[in-house]
Amino acid sequence: MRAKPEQKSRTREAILASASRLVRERGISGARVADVMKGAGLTVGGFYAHFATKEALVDDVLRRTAEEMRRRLFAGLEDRSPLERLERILERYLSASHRDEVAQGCPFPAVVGEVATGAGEHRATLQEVVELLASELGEKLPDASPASRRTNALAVIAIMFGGLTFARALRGTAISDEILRACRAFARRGLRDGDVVEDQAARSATRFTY
Amino acid sequence: MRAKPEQKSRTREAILASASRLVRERGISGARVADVMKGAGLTVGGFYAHFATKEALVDDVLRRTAEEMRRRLFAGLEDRSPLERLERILERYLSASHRDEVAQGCPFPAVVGEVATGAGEHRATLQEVVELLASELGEKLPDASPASRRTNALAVIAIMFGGLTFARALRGTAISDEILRACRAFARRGLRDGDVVEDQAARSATRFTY
DNA sequence: TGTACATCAGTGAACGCGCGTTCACTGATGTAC
DNA sequence: TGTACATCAGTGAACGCGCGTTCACTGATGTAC
Repeated sequence: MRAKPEQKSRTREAILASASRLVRERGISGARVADVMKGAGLTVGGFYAHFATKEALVDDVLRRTAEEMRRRLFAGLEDRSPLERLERILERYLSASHRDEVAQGCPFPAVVGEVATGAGEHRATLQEVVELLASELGEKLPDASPASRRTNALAVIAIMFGGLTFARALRGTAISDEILRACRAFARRGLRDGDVVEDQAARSATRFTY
Repeated sequence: MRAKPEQKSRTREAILASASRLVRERGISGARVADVMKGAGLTVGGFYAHFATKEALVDDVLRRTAEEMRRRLFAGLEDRSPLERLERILERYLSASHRDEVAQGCPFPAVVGEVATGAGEHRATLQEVVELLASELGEKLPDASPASRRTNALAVIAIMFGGLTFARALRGTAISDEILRACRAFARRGLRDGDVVEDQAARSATRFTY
């Protein structure tokens, strides 16, 4: 059956939506091509009419889910003060609902570890979406200088990701809620107190060792 | 060939050492049983004389590598002030050498994401080692109250893990070093400024949504 | 001390299963006349 | 307008491969007499 052009792009959308759900729920290797297609109401073989490889699909999923996250995270914060904006972002990202609604949330917890241990397949795409998030988040921060905003944005991304990933890994245990709360409080405090002071390693270019 | 008892325990050690390396380098699913045995100078079939399943091996690896990390992270800090101790720990964990020497480093970047997306296989063991790390790290913090020390310890664990995992996933790119530096500075500042103030979500039990 | 037998750590092939990808085929839609 | 042919999205079985685990076997060591 040869479908109409607009039907084909609708099918592609359905595959991407199904994959976006599964990648976030089960990780890259856990999101099987056959399951992705089943989730879109199709069978395996048809996949390759829409994507060259699973790798290409995952790159698209990463860009799309990261953009969706940015939109949700930053929605409706226009007329707030920088500090209020930051508090809302932390509350949203480090919320119990975000921990529990995995399929619609941030893709990083399911993806960053696999990129770190993998052969570098999605590194470029991950870098791309991290840069976008860092610059959009940086714009919302209260710091004076752009350099300080970028530095703080990167640190806030790290603590948000770290807190959510641990909270998800330990879901169902008491410590899971504790971690979310601790990260919210810590990040909020860190940003309230003004610009970053670079540490000794940054100042002197000393290389510390583990 | 039936080996002497002490030979058997030496073989078990070799398997664990090989697995500890591979799990940290390639993640849980990336550490194949055949490769683990090869790394110990053995062949696949012999594995089951030492471990019931791969899952049991990974649980042992988690406990062992987490303990090794605690020892390295806290070594030689006895006669330092709490603030100095914390700075050393951050410098060690969030160092370029720790990012690059994956096989001897923290197991979390390779493991926490897989536990989060998995069916809960290693959740209990992960919780166990996180609790141990949180309580040992908490003892080293400058805060006045035990509750505040625990809260800060959990947040510091999250930012260290988040920063290192991103730095590893993005290794080779400029942003990787930036992330390590940003997390060091942010965490150091957050702890210098005294006890945590619980945020509104904690005070009022309001549930924020993503 | 020497001999026969039992034990069991380790070998390597095979099993069962699941994965990403390929491929011959189908049939609805588009195009040419 | 109607008819014949071409296209190609989607099907579902098959391919090739890699994984965790099993199993018959080996041979060095331990035990019994």
